[in-house]
Amino acid sequence: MSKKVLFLVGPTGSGKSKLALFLAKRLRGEIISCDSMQVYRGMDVGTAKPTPKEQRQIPHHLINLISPRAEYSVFKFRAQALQAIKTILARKHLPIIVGGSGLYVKAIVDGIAPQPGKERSVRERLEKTAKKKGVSYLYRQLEASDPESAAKIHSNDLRRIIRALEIFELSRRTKTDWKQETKGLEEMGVQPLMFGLLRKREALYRGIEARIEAMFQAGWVREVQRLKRIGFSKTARAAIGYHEILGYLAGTQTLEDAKSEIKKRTRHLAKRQMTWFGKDKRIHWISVSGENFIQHSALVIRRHFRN
RNA sequence: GGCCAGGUAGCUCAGUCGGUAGAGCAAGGGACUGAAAAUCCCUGUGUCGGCGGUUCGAUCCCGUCCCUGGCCA
Repeated sequence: MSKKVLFLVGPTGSGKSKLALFLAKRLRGEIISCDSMQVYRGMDVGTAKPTPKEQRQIPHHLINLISPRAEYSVFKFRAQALQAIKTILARKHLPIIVGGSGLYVKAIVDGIAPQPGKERSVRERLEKTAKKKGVSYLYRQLEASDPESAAKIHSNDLRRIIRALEIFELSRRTKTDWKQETKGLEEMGVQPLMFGLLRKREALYRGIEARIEAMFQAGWVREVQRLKRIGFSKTARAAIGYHEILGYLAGTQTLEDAKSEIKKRTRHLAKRQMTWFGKDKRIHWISVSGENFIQHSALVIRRHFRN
């Protein structure tokens, strides 16, 4: 019998964190955050990070790793997450991986190819070329060097085109080629048990809006003010809200506009998350409604656990 | 009360020199292997304010009424 690892996924505001805390207390678990933005120190309110009190109750991993000035990537995340899983298993505790960053979840479960990482100079050069000669010029290059990837990447998706070209240039091997070397959790003798929290669209959106209002009540603007002095890296900058609040602080946008922009982006995010997780056949879905969804979900999860 | 400008997709607005209409945003669906809370793709029938008139044909012209905003009283 292999070792088990629990996954809790779903869109923002579906109640993952609360449930995770509840389960961790009862299953001798430790929580691994699977969230691309909670890794930044100081970005607390806006990323709905577990509170210090919650962090004291149960060990939390993969949060507050780096300065918002630093860049991050899935690759780093996966390495650190695997390390955390090992540590927790060694303690005979249950790793509970909680989060809504689909790619990060996938990187843990299915692994990520050992292809070359990003190379600033290459990227910058390709970006310049795209500006000068157009995206289609790069796309044609990709069709020539890695037709298989080109077929999967849309001709307008500049980021993916550049990444695929970057991999080929750095290794002379194709992205598809690298992909074959991907190793997931199963190959490491660990069995992932995945659960997804599902809420009715309307209720989810209402909850999201309420949560954002609560974040402002909790001092989100003050947090951004503080962080402003430190600065944001390219990857940290992408977090919802920080950019908008910075705009408000600079006087280019009203607070109301910032809020509605944040709500909108969060709704979009939730939708994309549902699309991402929705196609993963391994996930057992638990519908979340009413007040005591936690007890209900915990019951469902425990039942699966025994088999 | 008078004059002017408007009333077109959930919102902001284009447009049709008369042949029943389109963008952005929203919304919905989808893709996703080192920026992923990112990036990208697909989906647009709506009494073109109401009623009359002119016309083979009106959302577009004319009349009238209603509504909104501005200016003048």
